[in-house]
Amino acid sequence: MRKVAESTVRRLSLYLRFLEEFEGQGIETVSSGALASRGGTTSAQVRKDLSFFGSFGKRGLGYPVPELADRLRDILGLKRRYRVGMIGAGKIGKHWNGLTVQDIATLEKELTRQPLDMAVLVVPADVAQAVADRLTALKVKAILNFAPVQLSVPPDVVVKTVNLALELETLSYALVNR
Amino acid sequence: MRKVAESTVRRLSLYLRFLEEFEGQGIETVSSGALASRGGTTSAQVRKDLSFFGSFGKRGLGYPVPELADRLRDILGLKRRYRVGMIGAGKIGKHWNGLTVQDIATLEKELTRQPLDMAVLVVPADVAQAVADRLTALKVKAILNFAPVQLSVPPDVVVKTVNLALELETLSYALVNR
DNA sequence: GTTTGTGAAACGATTCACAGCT
DNA sequence: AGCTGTGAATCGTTTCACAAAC
Repeated sequence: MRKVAESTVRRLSLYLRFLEEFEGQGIETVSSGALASRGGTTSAQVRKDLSFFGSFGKRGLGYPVPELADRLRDILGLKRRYRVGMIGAGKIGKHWNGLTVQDIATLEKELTRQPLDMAVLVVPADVAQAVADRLTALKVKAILNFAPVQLSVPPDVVVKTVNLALELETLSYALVNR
Repeated sequence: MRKVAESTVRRLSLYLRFLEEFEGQGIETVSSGALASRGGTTSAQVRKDLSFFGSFGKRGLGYPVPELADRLRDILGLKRRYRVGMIGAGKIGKHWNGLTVQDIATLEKELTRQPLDMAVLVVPADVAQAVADRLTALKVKAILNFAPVQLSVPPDVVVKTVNLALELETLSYALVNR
């Protein structure tokens, strides 16, 4: 498949959210314009985004809501289940949603028993790389990183960093620059 | 000032982080190349980013670390202090960093007594818009929104939305598309 | 010799505009 | 008549490349 821009993938995820809402309301078809207004973009953008993956709509009519939602789930890889673990949040022993927070010392034991596909990393910056190394050694293939550092990982591992300080600083910039 | 791209502002924030590290190590000058390698970008990108705001470097030498850091703090609006509140996280009455979590019912009372410049919104999606309305009525000028909804706010208020489900879905996409 | 600052070139993403279906 | 799908045009961002400064 031709390379699809990250911004396109992010919008697909938004479209899916809206389609699921429409699905819940029993709406059967939706136009690119309706999807666009819901997501703060344009109808041309919606059509272009979808056209990267095929043509799902009917001219004169729009897109069939359940089918398009299903295709988007497929494209985004949401048909399969992921084993996701969160590392670094909570106090050891605390219970949460039927899960118990384990000591990081048991990481290798736990992940060997029950491997993870993805990890959400919420550890302090100074240990983030070390923990990431342990995770990738344990075959974790995706990391959502909240530590304010650039992680270096093997090429087959995908990392997305969310840096809260940075987000606040862009707000600060926006405030001082009208 | 000419319009500066959001991506540029985000990188400035990263550069500042690195400069502060260099500052701590007593390093006095840094080249665009050194800043670039630290932040996963290119030297030309660093120079272009900085050139939007002036020329801070010395040819043949690089950039003076403390001066550039100071200028970046200035550009990003970090010389002033912001009153920042977090709405929706924690259990009422809990103490955290010397603060006590208050009932949302007291929002108007608290923010009238002690106004906020920014709010971090961590409330469920279905009440996010209503809380945002209350915040903007209370003169909050920037919102970092973690609810998976597009907030609509007055034109003088700046909103940045961080959508964790969406970030996980882009990881999912990356995993299934090698 | 090294490194900045910056126009120009290349690249990438968005918007336009319209032919083609329904 | 309405709306999609898509090349072409536009717009914005990144990279190149080099003259100027040290």
